[in-house]
Amino acid sequence: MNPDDPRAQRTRARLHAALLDLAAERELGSITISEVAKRAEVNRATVYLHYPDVDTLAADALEDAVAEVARAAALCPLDAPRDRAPEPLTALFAHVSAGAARYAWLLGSPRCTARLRERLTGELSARFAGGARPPGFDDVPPDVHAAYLSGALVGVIAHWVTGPRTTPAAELALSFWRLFRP
Amino acid sequence: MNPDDPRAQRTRARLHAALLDLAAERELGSITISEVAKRAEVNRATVYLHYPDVDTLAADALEDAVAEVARAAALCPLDAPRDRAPEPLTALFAHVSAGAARYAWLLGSPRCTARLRERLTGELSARFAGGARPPGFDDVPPDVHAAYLSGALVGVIAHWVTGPRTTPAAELALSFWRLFRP
DNA sequence: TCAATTAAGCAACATATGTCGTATAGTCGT
DNA sequence: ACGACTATACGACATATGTTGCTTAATTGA
Repeated sequence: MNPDDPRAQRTRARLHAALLDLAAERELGSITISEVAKRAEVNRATVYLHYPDVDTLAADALEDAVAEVARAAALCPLDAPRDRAPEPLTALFAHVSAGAARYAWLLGSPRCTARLRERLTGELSARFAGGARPPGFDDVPPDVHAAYLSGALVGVIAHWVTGPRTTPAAELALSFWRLFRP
Repeated sequence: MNPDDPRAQRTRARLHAALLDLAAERELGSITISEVAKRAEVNRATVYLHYPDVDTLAADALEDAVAEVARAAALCPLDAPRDRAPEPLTALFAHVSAGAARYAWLLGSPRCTARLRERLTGELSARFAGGARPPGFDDVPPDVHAAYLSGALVGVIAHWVTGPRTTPAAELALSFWRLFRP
């Protein structure tokens, strides 16, 4: 299967649209491959040529959202003062907060959060390997550091979106930043 | 369904044993409810009286392992020196490392890691609310702090067990501790 | 000990899953 | 424009899922 084939790209695009469409209506766990295939007007067997299961499809459909989070995280200046969260981080939490209605289920789905965490770890690893690291941790391997922070970020977001969500996004961003910058 | 009924307890115990048995042979994702039911010598329909899906069953079957991790994490003295990880933390990573063959798949399964993270967050929240908190973060809500650290721990462990696992457990524990105690 | 309660067994169902082989039709290089 | 290639459609299959109604048997309380 050549993923660059225009036919394959079209099919994937239709599957993404169908899944996001369905996810906006019901919870992710109840969405079946058959349904997605039907709504996308794609043969069910064809779906398996692209994705092994719904969650992988969902993760791919959300690639944009995931990339957005990863990008925002990677953009944060590491030397911002402790009592003032950098703008990209605040924007990230605001983004999640605002888009919660649309894809809060992303963070509620274990598989999607796992995927997000992996993405973040990769992104931060690359950034850390490039030399841009929080100071004072030169005695820790970059990938462990990246895994640590990715886990922490995803953990805080997941805890927040699955909870009552009383804390305002900006406040949560500040708390996270304070934990990040002791 | 009364979970305290001795018949129910027996059934659950058999399901747990069967699942752990199967998980030791193959990866979790490929294990079906039908199989578990057959090996446990329990009617398939009965399984649904106890668990909605395999992952929930797995999470319950692993309650002991999860509790062990949560307990170890909660036991760590928070004032240990930065260049020497506390014994419970080292033991925890060694435990995971040693038991990897048996239930490394726990950390490879998104749903199980999510469950583990939730457990840890709860455990740490309770502990932090009780006053025992890492110093210097009084301006951060305890539950956010707990979510942050739980995510970080699970993130590092998941990154480690799903990777080549070259770093020795003790070294990883030290790295984690250094990140924890700046 | 006996009767009420209820977990588990059992059979059957509609639907979903994953995987075939084959046919159709869209894509690309010449 | 034509032929090789291949993604998709289609139908069919064995199996898995989730649920239901009914029966059997274990537990509990009087």
